[in-house]
Amino acid sequence: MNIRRLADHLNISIGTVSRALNNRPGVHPETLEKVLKAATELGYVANQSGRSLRRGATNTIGFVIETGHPAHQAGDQFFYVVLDAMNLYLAEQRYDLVILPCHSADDPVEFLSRVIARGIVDALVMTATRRVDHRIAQLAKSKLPFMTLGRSETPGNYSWIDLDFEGVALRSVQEAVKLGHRRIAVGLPDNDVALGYHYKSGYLKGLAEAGIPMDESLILRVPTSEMGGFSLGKQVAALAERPTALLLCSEVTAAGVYAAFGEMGIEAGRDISLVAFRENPLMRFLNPAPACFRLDLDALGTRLGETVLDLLSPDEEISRRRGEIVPLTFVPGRSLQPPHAGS
Amino acid sequence: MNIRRLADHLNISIGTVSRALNNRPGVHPETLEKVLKAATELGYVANQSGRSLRRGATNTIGFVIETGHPAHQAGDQFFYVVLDAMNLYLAEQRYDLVILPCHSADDPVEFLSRVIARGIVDALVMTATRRVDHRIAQLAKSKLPFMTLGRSETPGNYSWIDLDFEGVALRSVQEAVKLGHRRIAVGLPDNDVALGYHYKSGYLKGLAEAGIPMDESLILRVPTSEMGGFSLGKQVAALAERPTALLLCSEVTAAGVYAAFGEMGIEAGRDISLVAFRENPLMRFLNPAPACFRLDLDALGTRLGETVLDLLSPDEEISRRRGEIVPLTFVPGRSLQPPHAGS
DNA sequence: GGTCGTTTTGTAAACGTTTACGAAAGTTGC
DNA sequence: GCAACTTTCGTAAACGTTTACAAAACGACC
Repeated sequence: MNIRRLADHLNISIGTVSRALNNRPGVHPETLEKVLKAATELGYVANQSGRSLRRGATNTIGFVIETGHPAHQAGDQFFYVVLDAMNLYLAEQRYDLVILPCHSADDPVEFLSRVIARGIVDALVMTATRRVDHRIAQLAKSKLPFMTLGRSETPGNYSWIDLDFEGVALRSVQEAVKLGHRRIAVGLPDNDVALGYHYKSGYLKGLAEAGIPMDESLILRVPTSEMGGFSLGKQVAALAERPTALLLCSEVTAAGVYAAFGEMGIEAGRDISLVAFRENPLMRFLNPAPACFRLDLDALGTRLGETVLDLLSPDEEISRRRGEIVPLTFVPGRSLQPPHAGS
Repeated sequence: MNIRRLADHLNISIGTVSRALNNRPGVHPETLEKVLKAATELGYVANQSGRSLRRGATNTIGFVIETGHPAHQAGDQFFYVVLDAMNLYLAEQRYDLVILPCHSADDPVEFLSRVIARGIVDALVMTATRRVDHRIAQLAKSKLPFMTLGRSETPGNYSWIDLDFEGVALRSVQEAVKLGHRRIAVGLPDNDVALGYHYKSGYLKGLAEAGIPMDESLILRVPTSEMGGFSLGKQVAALAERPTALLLCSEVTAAGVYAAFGEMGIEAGRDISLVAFRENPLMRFLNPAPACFRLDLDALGTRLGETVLDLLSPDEEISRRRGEIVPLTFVPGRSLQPPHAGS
């Protein structure tokens, strides 16, 4: 079923049918209705290839994930919820969302070259940005509009949205200091993911505020995974002069830290205080409940949709590239308590 | 950069350029090389819309997920690993993989109508199949080849791959019985997901084998989530005549069960034995380690890729629809022990 | 060198849309 | 009833490919 068959069936020219289907002005209300009715009756939907070939646009937004190097958020439903909200918004604006998985054996830059050249999307959302990100450099050279979820220091004409890692770290330090902690350790990712830098910066700012000198031995780097968290827990407990608090920049490591603590008979809060990153459903099952930060995933998803479509606006003012930092709210938990005699 | 520009640049006709790029026979080796060289130099990649319009095929496989009702496996890296392996295989066969998220507010059947009619993929992989699945009925009416990850009772001309839920349940019962358990509870999903039926069937088979009469009160239905598992744990502990073992058809509920047990001072293995479903990295952090089943996610992903491409083969024998059940291997764990005095 | 067969290349149509343009039909005002 | 608009519609070109077909180039053979 193509547009010609539909037109013949109606004894109407193919041009008017197209106009009717696309809400173009200047088509008689009566014929408009006839066309729309016939289209749904015959189950006609415009062929995407034909349409995008002519239009030069696909009405599709691509969301790039790397299945080989899962983003730090992948541990739970993060993406499911965010993608759902984003998809919802895009659908309202008559855009489609597709997720483009770049597999582990593929070069991300080459992968993007293909995506760009083949023209399967009108704009891209990139995730798991690095501080120095070749993919961004690559996209910046192309004409394809894109945005990132996560900042990067690689320059380029793009919008971005990022969580307020710096603010979270700062607040974490402040909360710990408020309770009397002075010896505060931090677990950072061991790769170039941008969030690590921002988290560290907030951490340092917090220390400075409180007049606490930085101790390099309290800054630990581990993979962002349960295993990494496990290792982190062990390392922290083994430190010569054990810290009284530990801050985490990722929630997936929290489970590992708890497991390590459990093995060693260390109780979070009582022996070492803990502040995790993002609140998630799994945390309901960690005991004692970790102090953490709440993020509105729905709002984030919608915002991603809005931002990426803004890129495509013909209005210069709207399509101007911009950055946005999403705040998180502190959620107290029993894992954060005053440093006791125990430590 | 389109094929015409490339052809002009080479002073060659557009036809030969196309033939060269597509490895069609009858192009002089020398010009073949020239074309390929110029293509990479100028960064030419065929426009997907033009190509699929002409060819009637897109060389793309769609993987459908429902972000609103996440599949039971979504709790961990299941999809990441499976998709990665599948994508890798497809890439080797020069196919692209895109993930098509159907959002919560959308009707899955309408969603599929659009996907089908717009012709953006050559074949589909469906997930989270229901026992009675309207989507399958919908696809069966269309000409679009598809397969499912998970069986369904809805008929249609499609291939499927499913985990051996029945075998896992049977084996779980057998292992429990071997240790002396007679009062064995089971936690099933509370919706129409097909796996629930197969798991239950294996469970019943196991009971029959051991000559244990079925007790309806031991068959519990909860949502497939951490919360569901939590509720399950509470329910099981509160049963009048408490079971000595509990079997789970999903790993995400396991965490919840452990949490519930923890709150009540019940220790898995000592007080109530537990057999979880699929082994996953998170289980490393449950204590005592749950007995569970190992699945080769990589192999599964590759198999998905092979199966979906087989659908497209011109060879009748290869493209014949088929079903396949993937076995899992038992992994002992301290959560499964003989029923003690404690119970 | 002409004929024939083979290899290589060029030409043009086709895929399904959208849209610029002009033609037709309808409306208004005199 | 005709001119001057306005509204509505039909025609055809264009988007970037692939491919059937015909044309050209090439080699071999007599």
